[in-house]
Amino acid sequence: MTENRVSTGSTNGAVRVRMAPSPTGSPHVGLVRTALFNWAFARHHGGSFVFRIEDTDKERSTEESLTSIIDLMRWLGLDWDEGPEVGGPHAPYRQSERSDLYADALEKLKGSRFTYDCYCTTEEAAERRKAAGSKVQGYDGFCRELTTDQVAAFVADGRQPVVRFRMPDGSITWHDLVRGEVTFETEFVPDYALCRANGDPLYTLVNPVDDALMEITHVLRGEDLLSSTPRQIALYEALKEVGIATSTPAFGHLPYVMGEGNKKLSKRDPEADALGYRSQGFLPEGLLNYLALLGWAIAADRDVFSLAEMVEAFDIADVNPNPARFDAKKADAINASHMRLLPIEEITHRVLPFLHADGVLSDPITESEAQLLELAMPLVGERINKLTEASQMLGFLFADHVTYDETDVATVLDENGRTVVTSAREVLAALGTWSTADIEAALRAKLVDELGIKPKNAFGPVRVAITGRRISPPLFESLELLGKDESLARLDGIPG
RNA sequence: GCCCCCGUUGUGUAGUGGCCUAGCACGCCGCCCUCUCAAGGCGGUAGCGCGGGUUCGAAUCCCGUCGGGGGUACCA
Repeated sequence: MTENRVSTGSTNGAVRVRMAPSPTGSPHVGLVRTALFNWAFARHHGGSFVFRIEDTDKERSTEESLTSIIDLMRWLGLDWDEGPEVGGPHAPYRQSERSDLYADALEKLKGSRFTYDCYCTTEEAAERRKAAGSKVQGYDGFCRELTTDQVAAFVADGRQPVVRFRMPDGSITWHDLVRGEVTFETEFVPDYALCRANGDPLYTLVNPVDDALMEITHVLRGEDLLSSTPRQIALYEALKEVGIATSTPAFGHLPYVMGEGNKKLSKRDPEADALGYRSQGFLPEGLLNYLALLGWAIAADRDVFSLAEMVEAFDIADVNPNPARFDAKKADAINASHMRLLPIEEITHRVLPFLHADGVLSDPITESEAQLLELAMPLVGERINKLTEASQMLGFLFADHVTYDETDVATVLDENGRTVVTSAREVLAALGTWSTADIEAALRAKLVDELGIKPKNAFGPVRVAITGRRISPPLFESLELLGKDESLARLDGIPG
């Protein structure tokens, strides 16, 4: 038995990695994580990040999906050096536009000793597999050594062959960038089809051919492709001989992102939809930071970092091979940390689209709204963990009418609460200067000191009357921003 | 069935033979601060799947075992 100890990955020359999504459906967080690690690897090594579209499946691929993936990547800030919208020396970057390249590769391979024509139908092959028992997996090599007579008979029968790759004997070992040495005995890696009987190339051919043509040096992908690696490595030997590849890339198989239980995060899981994070009000840097934590750590005692810091520190060899469970709470917490890292002007800037979408602000924003927003944001900046939370916090300041939370009104504005509001109204109406400090002093003197009400019970009813909710920005500041007239009007107009 | 991968508190990780009576973060629980909610501060909870070795010494090395996952297509 021979051993093919393949030395993969070019040791000199620039690093070239790629992401190769299939534009089917809404992008998955797993795609984002894979993209991130590839991107970070490329940037760390000063290499190139290639974006290729694997849209050979015409049935399932959609333009809409592709657009959403591109938008997502732009939002995340993961830029690519070659690919859609930017072009590059290996264009086109859509597999659907590269058919002639695959036809050429197939033709060259057909003429080599690495493949053979296989006339078996899928059913015949499956039947023999079943009859042979459990030891045999995949295709059994039936057509490996067909005589000319047998071939003639199949052809006379009207059969169209598929081109099948002939796996070499022995074993294939490679150094996986995240898992270390991995070995497969090729007796367990069956010969496989490179194209359909109608000539359409399959993923098995197209993916390695594109990687070869695009001179990809490191293939970092999901661990679901681990077991197809030996046959790709074998294919590379053939591609080199027929002049399509110059070297075999290095491989690294990233762990899965898991959902509840021990299952891969499926498309049905709400956490799986990458686009959801944007609409939920996540910061791209927060999402990326969290995703990076799934299998990688920047340091033993730190888990909040910037993309730039990740690029600086990223080493694929440090990636942990075991599958990671997605934890929405931790994702929220990491995002929240990034929110607090942003200056208030930046949070304001990012929150704007959400305030427009929720109808809190006019679009475009008016002069007076802008002024009020600038004064109000410092009150809410530290209180929100996602961009979407700003609307609820700020809504009462910009609206003509308060939107009351029914539950809060019912529990806080009871008889006692109404009495408190009336007292508050009195003392505020008499106030000379309308400032946070004066408002607080007046309210405390009357409600807490004079009437002996606990601060919590004194200010709660006023808060609900003013903001409509029990949860709001600080009360006294809010009153100042709202203005005396509007504040008094709200204290007068409590519901019920 | 067969092949391959994986196995540190509830979750993500640090740990590559002694610095580990296992560190950090999230979560959870409690306390402090406090006009609500956050934030912040302090404290607590809980882990090396199991069994054998090797060694003066093992989460770290070896063997076995169990558990989980993936693959086993003219899908990608």
